[in-house]
Amino acid sequence: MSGATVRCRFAPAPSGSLHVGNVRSALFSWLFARHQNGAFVLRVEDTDASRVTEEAVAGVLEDLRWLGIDHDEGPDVGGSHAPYRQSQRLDLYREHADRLLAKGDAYRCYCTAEELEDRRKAAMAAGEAPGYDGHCRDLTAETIAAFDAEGRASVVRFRMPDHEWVVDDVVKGEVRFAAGQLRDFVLLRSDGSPVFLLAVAVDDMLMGITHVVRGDDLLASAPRNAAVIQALGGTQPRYAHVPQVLGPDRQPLSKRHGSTSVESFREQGFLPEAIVNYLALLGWSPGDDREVLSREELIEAFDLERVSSNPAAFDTEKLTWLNNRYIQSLDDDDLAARCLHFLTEDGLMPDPATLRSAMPLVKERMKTLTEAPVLLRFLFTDDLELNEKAAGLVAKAPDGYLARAADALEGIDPWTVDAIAGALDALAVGEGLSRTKAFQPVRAAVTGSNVSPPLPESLELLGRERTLERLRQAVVG
RNA sequence: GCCCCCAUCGUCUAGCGGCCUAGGACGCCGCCCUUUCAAGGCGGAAGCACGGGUUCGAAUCCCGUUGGGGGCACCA
Repeated sequence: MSGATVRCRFAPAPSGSLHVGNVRSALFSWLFARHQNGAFVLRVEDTDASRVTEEAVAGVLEDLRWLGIDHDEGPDVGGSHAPYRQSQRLDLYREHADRLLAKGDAYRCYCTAEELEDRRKAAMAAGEAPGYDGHCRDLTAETIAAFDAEGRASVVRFRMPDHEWVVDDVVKGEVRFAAGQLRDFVLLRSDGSPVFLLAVAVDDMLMGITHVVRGDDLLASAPRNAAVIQALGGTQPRYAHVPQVLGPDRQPLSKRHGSTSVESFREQGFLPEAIVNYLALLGWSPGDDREVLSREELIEAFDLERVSSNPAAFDTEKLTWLNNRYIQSLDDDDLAARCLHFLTEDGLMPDPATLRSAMPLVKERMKTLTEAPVLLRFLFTDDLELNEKAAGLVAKAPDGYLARAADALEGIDPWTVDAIAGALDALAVGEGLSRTKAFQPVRAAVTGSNVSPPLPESLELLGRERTLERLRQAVVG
């Protein structure tokens, strides 16, 4: 890459927590910027100020921070093109609309909502396109004066040049929009507030954005953005429209697919590393067979040209698989720190040393962090309730078996995994039981569950006293 | 209605005219390992939407059909 530095942006409408489809767009934009050693700008699209709360903005910032998608410029860190919130740039939009008006690239439209609606319906009925018909494009000075005199409200409309537009999209290729296909659109509403099409064009131009990476639902607005920038004498960015992320039903991902927000995945115990890796693979591949790629490897390998142009369905199963892979790869301290939140959430107060020692036992068994409390509960509370299968195992154990197990374990001197395993094996042989038959009742009585980490290791961590107590308690109970 | 985008196993994808009897991954099935559950190892089933061209040769190029999605707002 030579010449101008690449500048990419992510411009979310603050919604509390981002949904994974938006994150995927942000990720591609960010990966491209980082790969090119360019800048990544965060811009908040909050022109619809009524719906936007500070919390929603904070939520977006937090999601990105958690995912590790960092920005060089933005509302929280400032930058040379501040401000980064559209609600603070309203004067800029009006100013540029005025310039367009003055140059004749925009005009005042006095059509009322009812008039527009009527003509739209008429056009539809006549089998024509329903867009704006250019009614006010060339009003005479007299008509304008008359409208103004009667105090009629007006919007500012962009005069879309009447020729074919070609968007040379990085992922879609050359997309052509025939002359007449793109109608004159509103820049400023009658109350003077800017419409998205104007704000985005002005911001991308003023902020020196070189590559606009966004969802392909915005493909048709690219020529409009480009036309405004051209009329304003600015440099057009390169566009890259990435396909929508679909739900399992092949419909674009939306609220009705349930929990699709970053926040909810976080609460479900997914790691940011796994989410980033998974999303990167959704619609892009490095071109070889690699599936597990670190952040650095993604940046190194990423290329917008390789982004697939067909929409991809979100598959939680594969995300889950990746999540387990990442859990396995974390070191014990790191993993313990991440599990802590889920344990305390569950009312447990783990001892740090024990928690850390338990990590090797559970890391390949956890698909998500929410499984930490179910796997480790027996270590951090004595208030155990046997689950149904465990109760059955205890009940079906031979007469006096658990008591004999307690006796066998009682005399072990160094209370170590090997010694415990040896004692349990000897017990099994003495009872004439298979290991499975011999271990399961003990597991059930001690962990409260028919499923647990390996038994000797679990008992070692639990300690002799608590182990014996549970075995004897189970006999009585 | 008009315009645009898209089309390889169930899912994510590799493939950019011959290397393809279509490769990998998740999931699924079987076997192995095994104290439960996982993890791991090995093996298996499973796909080029359809129809025309172009070409010596097509998953790859062109056209059409079908199917899906998006747009045509004083929403973003």
